[in-house]
Amino acid sequence: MTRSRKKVALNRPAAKGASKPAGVKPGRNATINDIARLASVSKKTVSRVINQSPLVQEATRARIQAVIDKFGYVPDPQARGLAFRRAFLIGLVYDNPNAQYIVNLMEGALEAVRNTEYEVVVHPCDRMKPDFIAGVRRFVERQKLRGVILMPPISENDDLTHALMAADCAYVRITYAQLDDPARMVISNDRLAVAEVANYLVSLGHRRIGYIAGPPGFRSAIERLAGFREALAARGVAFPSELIVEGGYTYESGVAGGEKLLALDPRPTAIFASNDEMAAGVYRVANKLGLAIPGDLSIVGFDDGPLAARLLPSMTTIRLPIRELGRLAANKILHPEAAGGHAMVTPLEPHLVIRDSCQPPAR
Amino acid sequence: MTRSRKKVALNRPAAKGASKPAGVKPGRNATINDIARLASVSKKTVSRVINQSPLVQEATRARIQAVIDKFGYVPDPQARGLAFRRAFLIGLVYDNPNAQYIVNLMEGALEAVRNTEYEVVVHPCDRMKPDFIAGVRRFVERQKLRGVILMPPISENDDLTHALMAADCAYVRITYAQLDDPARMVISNDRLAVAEVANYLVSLGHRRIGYIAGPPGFRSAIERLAGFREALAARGVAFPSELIVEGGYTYESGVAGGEKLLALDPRPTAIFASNDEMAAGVYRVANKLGLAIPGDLSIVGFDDGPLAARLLPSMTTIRLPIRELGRLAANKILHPEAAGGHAMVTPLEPHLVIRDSCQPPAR
DNA sequence: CTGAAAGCGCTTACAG
DNA sequence: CTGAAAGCGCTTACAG
Repeated sequence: MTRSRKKVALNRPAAKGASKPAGVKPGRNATINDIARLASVSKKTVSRVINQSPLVQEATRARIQAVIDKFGYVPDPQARGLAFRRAFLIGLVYDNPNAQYIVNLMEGALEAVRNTEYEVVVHPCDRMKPDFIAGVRRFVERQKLRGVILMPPISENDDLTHALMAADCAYVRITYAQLDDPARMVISNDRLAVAEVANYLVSLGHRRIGYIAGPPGFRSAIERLAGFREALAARGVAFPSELIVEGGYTYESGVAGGEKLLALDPRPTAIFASNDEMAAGVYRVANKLGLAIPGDLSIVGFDDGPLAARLLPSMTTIRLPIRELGRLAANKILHPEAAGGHAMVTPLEPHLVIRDSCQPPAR
Repeated sequence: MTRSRKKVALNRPAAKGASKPAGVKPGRNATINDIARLASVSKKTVSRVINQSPLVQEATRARIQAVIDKFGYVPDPQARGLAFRRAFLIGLVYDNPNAQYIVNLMEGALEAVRNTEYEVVVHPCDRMKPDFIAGVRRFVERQKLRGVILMPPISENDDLTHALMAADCAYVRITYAQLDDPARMVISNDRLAVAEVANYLVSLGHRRIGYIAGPPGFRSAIERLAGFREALAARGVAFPSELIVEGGYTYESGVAGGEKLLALDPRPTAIFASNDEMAAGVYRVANKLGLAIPGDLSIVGFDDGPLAARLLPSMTTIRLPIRELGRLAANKILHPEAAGGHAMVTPLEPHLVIRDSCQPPAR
C-alpha cells in the first residue's frame, strides 16, 4: 500500500504545488534526499551506500538499496563531481591524423566507462602550436578532469605530462617503451609486431628488404626500426643502411620512400613500410614502375586501417589491439589502485594479418 | 599595494593554515566568492557579470571584470551546471562505421564549442539493439546534456527524437531532407552533390551509367538515388532499372553490386557507387575482370574518405563538408535563439573532387 | 541596479 | 554504525 503510493508519487505527471514531504517530486528523477526520506535514514547514510562504505550495517544497507532499486535512483555525477572537487570525466587528448585510430581508442575507453558514471570527452590539439600545452592544461583544469589518455605521438611529450601533474590531473600514456611509471602507461608491443613481419618476409625467402621508417622524433619510429633490425640480425639477414629510408607516416612520404628504394640496384624484393599510409604510397610507385605486387615486389604495412583490405591486392599488415589499449588506459585512470604493479606491457599482442601482397621473391 | 598583496596571495605556494579572509586561497583557482570579495560586491553581482545580465551598472561591471581578468577567473562549469540543472555538455550520438566521418563531425562540433565552457562527449550505440533508445536516454538524463547531435542514419529515427524530447534534451539531426523543425536539423545537400556526378559523367559522354544504391531504409540512399535520377532525366539520359542495384554501404556489397552491373550486356561504361567503400568494391571487380579504370570503366564514389585518393587510380568522388555540418549542428544547440528561421539547408555545398577514375567512354 | 537567503545534489569533516 | 552541520561553486527567486 504505502509502497504503491510512493511509486505513484514518482510517476505522476507534473502538478502545480506538489506536496514536498511525501514521495518523490513529480517530473524529475529521485535525489538522495528522496531516498533518505523514503528509507528513513539520513542522506549521509545513503551516501555511504552509494560509495560502498563498509561502515553501514548490512540490514540498513539492504533496506536503502531496495529503495534505490525501486526508484531507479542514480546519483547525479555533476553534483558528486562538485562535492568531490573532481568531475567524472576522462579526457582523450590527441594530435593524430588517423581517424580509425582515434575512433578505436575512443571506443575502447568508452567500453571501460560503460555502466559507470564516467564519460569521455575529446580534445584534439596541435602539438606544433606554441600554446598547445597551456591549452590542454586549461582544458583539464576547467573541467576538473579525472584523468586524460594521451595518444601517440604527444604521449611522448614530457613537458605535457609535467603540466598535467602540476594541474593535479592523472594521465596514461599510450606508448611504445617504458618512459614513465607503469601505472601511467599502456605499452603496445611494436617490437614484437615488427619482428613478426621480419620473420614472415625472411621465411618467404626475402633477403633484400627495404624499410620505410617513421619520422625521426617519433618513439614508434625508433621502436619499430629497432625491432626490425634485431629480428633480421637474429636470422642473419643483412640490413645495410641504403635499405632504410626515412618517412613521415604520410602517403606522400611513402611515395618518396618507395621511389628511393625501388631505384636501388639491385632492387629490394620486399618493402616494409612502417604504416599503412606509406605502404599505399609504395603501391602507387610500384604501379607506376610497372612492378607487379606481389610478383615483383612484396609489401607489408602497419596499422590494418580501412585502407589495407581495400587496396589491390589486399595488403598484409600488422593489426594493433587499439581498442584494447584504450580500454586498459581508461581502466588505469578509473582504478588507480590496481594500475600499479608491473602490468606495463599489455597482455594483448599485435599480430600479422596476412593478405595478398606478399609472396616469395622471383629469385 | 593592496593590489600586489592580493596577487601574491593568489600565487603563493600552498601553506598549512592559510588565512581565509584575504586574497585568494592558495593552490587553487579563484572562485566567485573570491572575486566578489576582492571587488567588494556580492557574489550575485559577479554572477550577473558572468551571465552578461544587463542589470549591472557599467561602472560596477567594469570593476568586476577587471578583477576577473586580473585573476584569470573562469567560472566552474560543473557548479554552474548544477545550479542550472543542466550540464555544459553536448553529446555526439552515432552508429556509424565510418571513422573519418565521426572524427570530422566531432572536430566540427569541437570547433563550435571552442572558447566556451562546453565540452563534447561521445556516445556510440547500436541501433539494432532493442534497448538502444533507452540507452541514449539514460545517457542524456544522467549527464543532463544540453543537447545531442544525431548522426545519420540514427538521425532519421523518430522514436529516438521523441525519447529525447521526453527527456527534455535538445537535439539536432544531421540529415538529408526536411523531416523536422528547421531549428533541429542540418541538411547536407546530397541531391545537389549527386546531380554533379550525373552531369560530370554525362558531359564526358557516358550514356549507360550503373548505380549502386545505399540500403533501402536509409534516407541518404533515397535522396541520392532521387537526385541522380532527376539529373539524368533532365539531360535526357535513360536510366532503366537494370542499371540500379542495391548496396549496403559496405565494401562487400560494392563487390556484389559491381559484379551484377558488369555482367550486364551491354556493360555500363561508368558506375557511380553511392559511397567510397562500395566504389572500392567495384575497383576490385573491375580488376578481377581485367577491365581498366578508367579506360574500360569510369568509377565515381561518394565521401572522399581516406580511401579515395589512395586507390589506384585515385578516385573521383564527392566531398561533403562534414566538419562544417558538425559546427553548424553544435551551434544550433549552443544558440537555440538563432537556430530557428529558415536556415535549414546549410550554406555549404558538397562538391565533386575530380581525380583519375573517369574518362570518356571507349566509344 | 544590488544583495541576503535558500537551494542545486552531493560530500567532507566532526560528533556521538 | 549513524547523523546534523557546513560546504563544493554557482544560481534562482525574492526583497529592496
